[in-house]
Formats: sequence, structure tokens, C-alpha cells
Amino acid sequence: MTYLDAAQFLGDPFEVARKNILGAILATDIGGKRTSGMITEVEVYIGGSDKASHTYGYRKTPRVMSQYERGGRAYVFLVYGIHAQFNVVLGEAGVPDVVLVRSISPVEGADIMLKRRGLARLCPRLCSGPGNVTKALGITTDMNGYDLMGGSEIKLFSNRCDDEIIEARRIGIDYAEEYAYKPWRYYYKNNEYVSKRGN
DNA sequence: CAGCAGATTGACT
DNA sequence: GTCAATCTGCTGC
Repeated sequence: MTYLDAAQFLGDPFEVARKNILGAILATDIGGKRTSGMITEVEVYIGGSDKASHTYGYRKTPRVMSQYERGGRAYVFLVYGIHAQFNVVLGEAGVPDVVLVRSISPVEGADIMLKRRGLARLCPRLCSGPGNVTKALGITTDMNGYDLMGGSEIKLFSNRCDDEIIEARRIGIDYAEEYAYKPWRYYYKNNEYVSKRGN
């Protein structure tokens, strides 16, 4: 497997999300154990202008600073005090665009993922939904800012998937006014590892 | 500095 | 369908 290279995190964030991030293989090597999955569902957050983004208005708080790094790093934060959410940072340094990984389909180490999730059998719930993805892969908030192109426990590998892509509105951001309805969520039509279908 | 809401999930009525 | 769990940072007194 080959890493996504630095250039593949640059350019139009919507195109990058659909062509480079969706379908890629997200992997972790934790305690010598490899777990990975193909990314099946993502959401784009545009820093600065997007009212749903943590960096709306180019806000700069300690937890959000990794969004301003050059593309190819992780932005991990905690929602509701409980669930970690994993994002891929895009763009040149200073541009806080990110892609939230909402679902993956297991590729390697499904047995370890099941154990981390406390499940007995393979099912879509294993790693559908952003909180379930991080739990299954063992991603925690202290991995915020990690390099995804090698040298850290989180890795992002290049991969293609020919399945049809569905566009839909993003989940859980009803407060974001006109940005709440932007069709900036992408998922594979025929993959069962998707958190929510339709709008 | 208190109060509150949030890029969610799972257990229970 | 309803609700608790529990951390970060905003809003407003």
C-alpha cells in the first residue's frame, strides 16, 4: 500500500474529499496491532466561511489549531464529552479545511476492532458513525495533529473504489443555518458501512 | 465564572 | 421515541 502524498491533500476540498479521501484506507498501528478500513462516508467542513466548522471565522482555540496545519495531518476532537471524531486536514498551511471520516468498512484486524467495540460479530455498527470509527481503530484525542503520511500510529493509504457516490446534507449541524443544508456529505451507494442514508 | 450546547451513541420506555 | 454520559469552549452576567 502507498501513502497518500502531500499533493493529494491540496486543491479543491470537495474534489479531494471525493477522489482522494473517500475510498482510501485508514489504518492504525497501536501496540503492534494493525487495524484498517476503507473510508465509505465523509463530510467536508470549510474553515472560515462554513458555520458548521469549528474554525468558522478563522477561530483559533487550542484544540482547533491542527486544522491550520498543512494538509495530511489528523484533526481529532471530542464531541459530547465522550466520542472522539477523526478528520483529515486539507489545504496549504493556514487553510483550515477538513474532511470528517464518518464510516469505514473493515479491511484488516476486524477481530481487534470487534474487541475494542465490545461486539461479537461483524455488523455495520462496528465502524459506521464517527464515534464508532475512532473507537474501532483506537483513535483518541491525544492523536490530534498526527502525520498521516508515515511516522505516526495513524496512516492513510491510497485506494480506489468504483462504487457510485451519493451526496447528502451533513449530520448533526442543524444550528448552522444555510450551511446546514449544503450537500457536503458523500457516501457509497452500495456499501452497508454508512451511518445514515438520504437527507 | 456559571450555564449551556454540541460534527454521538447505546440503553431503555 | 426519550434520555444520560461528560469534556471543551462560547455566551453572558
